[in-house]
Amino acid sequence: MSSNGSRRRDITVADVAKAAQVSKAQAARALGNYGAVSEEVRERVLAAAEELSYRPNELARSMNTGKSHTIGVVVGDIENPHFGLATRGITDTAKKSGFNVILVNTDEDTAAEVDAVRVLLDKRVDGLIVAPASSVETQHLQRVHESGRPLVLLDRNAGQMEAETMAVSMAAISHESTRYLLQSGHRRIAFISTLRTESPYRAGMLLDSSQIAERLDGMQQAFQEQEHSFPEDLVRLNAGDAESIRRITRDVLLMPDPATAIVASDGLIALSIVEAIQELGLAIPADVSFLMYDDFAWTRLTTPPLTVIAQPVYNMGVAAAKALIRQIDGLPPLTPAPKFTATLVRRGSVGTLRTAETRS
Amino acid sequence: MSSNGSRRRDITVADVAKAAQVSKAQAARALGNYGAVSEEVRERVLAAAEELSYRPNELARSMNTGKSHTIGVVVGDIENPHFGLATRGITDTAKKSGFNVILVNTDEDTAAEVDAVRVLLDKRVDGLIVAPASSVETQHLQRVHESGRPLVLLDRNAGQMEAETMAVSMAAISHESTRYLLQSGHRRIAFISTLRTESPYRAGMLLDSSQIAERLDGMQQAFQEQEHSFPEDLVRLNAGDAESIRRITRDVLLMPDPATAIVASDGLIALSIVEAIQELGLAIPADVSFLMYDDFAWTRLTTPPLTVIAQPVYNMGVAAAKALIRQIDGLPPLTPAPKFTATLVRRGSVGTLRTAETRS
DNA sequence: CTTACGATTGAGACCGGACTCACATCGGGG
DNA sequence: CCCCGATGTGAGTCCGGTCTCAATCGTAAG
Repeated sequence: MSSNGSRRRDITVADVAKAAQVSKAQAARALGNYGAVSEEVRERVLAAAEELSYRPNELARSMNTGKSHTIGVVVGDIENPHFGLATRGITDTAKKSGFNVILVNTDEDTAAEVDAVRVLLDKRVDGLIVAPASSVETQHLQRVHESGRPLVLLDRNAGQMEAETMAVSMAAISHESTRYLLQSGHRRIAFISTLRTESPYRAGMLLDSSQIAERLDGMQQAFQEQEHSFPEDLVRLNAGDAESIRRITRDVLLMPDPATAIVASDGLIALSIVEAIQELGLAIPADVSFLMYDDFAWTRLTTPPLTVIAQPVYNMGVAAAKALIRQIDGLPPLTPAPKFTATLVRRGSVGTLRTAETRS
Repeated sequence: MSSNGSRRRDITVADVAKAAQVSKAQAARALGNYGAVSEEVRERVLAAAEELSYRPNELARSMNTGKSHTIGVVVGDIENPHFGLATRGITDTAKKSGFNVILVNTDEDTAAEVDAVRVLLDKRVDGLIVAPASSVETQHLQRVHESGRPLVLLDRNAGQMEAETMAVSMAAISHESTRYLLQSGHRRIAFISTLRTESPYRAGMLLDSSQIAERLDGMQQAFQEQEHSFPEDLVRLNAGDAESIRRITRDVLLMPDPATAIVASDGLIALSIVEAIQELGLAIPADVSFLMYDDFAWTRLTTPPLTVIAQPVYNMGVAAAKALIRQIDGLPPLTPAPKFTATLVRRGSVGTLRTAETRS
């Protein structure tokens, strides 16, 4: 009945107006639900629209309202469940307020991020949520923020930018968990991360990631408080693919004065590390203790279940979206700003080290 | 220097034209790289654009080119790594061809899916990739396809639609893995899925999901070939949240004639099932055998490592995006259509059942 | 019976680009 | 020296909506 007219062009207000025998302006008013329209005309227009199965062109609408009802989300890697969950929080919240989400993956590459931000701006998104690949190269984000376009940072902060940021403070939890490891007798604690740097880690070097920097600060502080020297040589960055992670793991476990505990920087890297440990025939926690960031469901299934640092990732996504939408609506930021804290979930992968050198 | 003029309105071609002292048309030609423009004018315009830091309004551009360089992706749940990976495949591929991705989550709800498709169409996406929540209620997708808008189905097919579909054929792998379980002595094989149905499972009922239907067909066929009767009572659908999954797991394992093997329909559900098994104090595979769909990295870390059915999810995402882009470019579909096959990865979670009733 | 004011309505401008068309301009061939 | 096609250029239209503005209509007040 009504599904004819599948010619070429889409149906426009003008078509509906003609069918309803009113002016384009009246039809637009009736359809867009603004201005004054008599009941009779409204009904006639709506009926015609229905008959022609008219659908408004949101692009055209955005053109002169200036609002696209779309927000851009830029993350390093959606494949990582950490971001998967955060993205879920964002999309759920955005949808509730009538916003759509354009998702861009940067592979943690700043150049890609710069590009992504530009493209999204060109598409006139109403605002941006970015998990910055770098906490140092942030001029592009700075520009966005200064231009007044709504922007919320997620998961990591960027240099000295005053943009709203939804991230957990890593220093405290890192400090807490390191102290826990120290109290369990560990001194040789390795920290393995995918963070790309130009040179191997040395104390005090400027790190691209505020997250990692905070974590290392927290570790160092804990070591210092307990008057132990921080094992700089066990901080391993640039852990890329699974193979390089395995190599690094073997390295820190087989070196002369090996690590007795390993901290994995995220859930993805953790998989390869645990696998490498198993391949070496070592037992957790008897031979090596293990601690990881991110509390994924599978960490409860291993034997023993893994001790993790849980982060409220979904909630951060929700908060980021909410904050962004407030900005878009011209509302002031929520005060006080929401705080997110990570918690140490002690399961079974951290063991007590009796003497300094237990393993033969 | 150049970053002044952060007033209100964005810079447009008209502004650039004025600055370069040429007509709007010439400026547009120089910037859009079309038509004939003298070298001198081109340089003048480009310089002015740079100076004003002009950025084209993609919305306006889309308006009269009809192309938005954006594709819509509709999935049930991005939080599920299965879709996370597929999405990654899609975005990676889309980006290479200059397309952006608008991602919508439906929570496997058809109404939400209908809505998502409508919204994306209103936004004039160039094409759609949909993982249909239902293989039965597909009129909305049918309409999209008939309207000629590029559409590719992912992961599941939808009724009798002739739209291009990138999915693994489930019947074969289900048949193969069921035969494997049967050969290992299992007769009481449970199949647990989140698929929502109005009534409990009974043989031959019409299922909303082609995927699940195929899997059950494969199982039944295997049972039939070996002349064993298919344990209908162990097909459990409507497994919703973690708690209900646990309940179902306990149920099939504690009933009078309990299941000796459980097949989990996806990686998310698998987590809760394994957890429930562990809570019951049962060992895999000594007490219960376990098999799951989706080969996630963590399945290698459990003790024992889990036997899984691996699906080429990333590649399906890539293929879906490629196929969609071909459609958008007006090219015919690749022939032969890419085939995706799942493989049974035998690790350690399926054991041999000596006698019919080993457990006391 | 005239006037005023609010509700309706249509014409047309406008958003920011792409693109059509008519009008130069210029150089080479006849 | 004139004609013709190729190249440059500007004016103006169009895409599909929103929105301003002036005109029209109805009717209650004076």
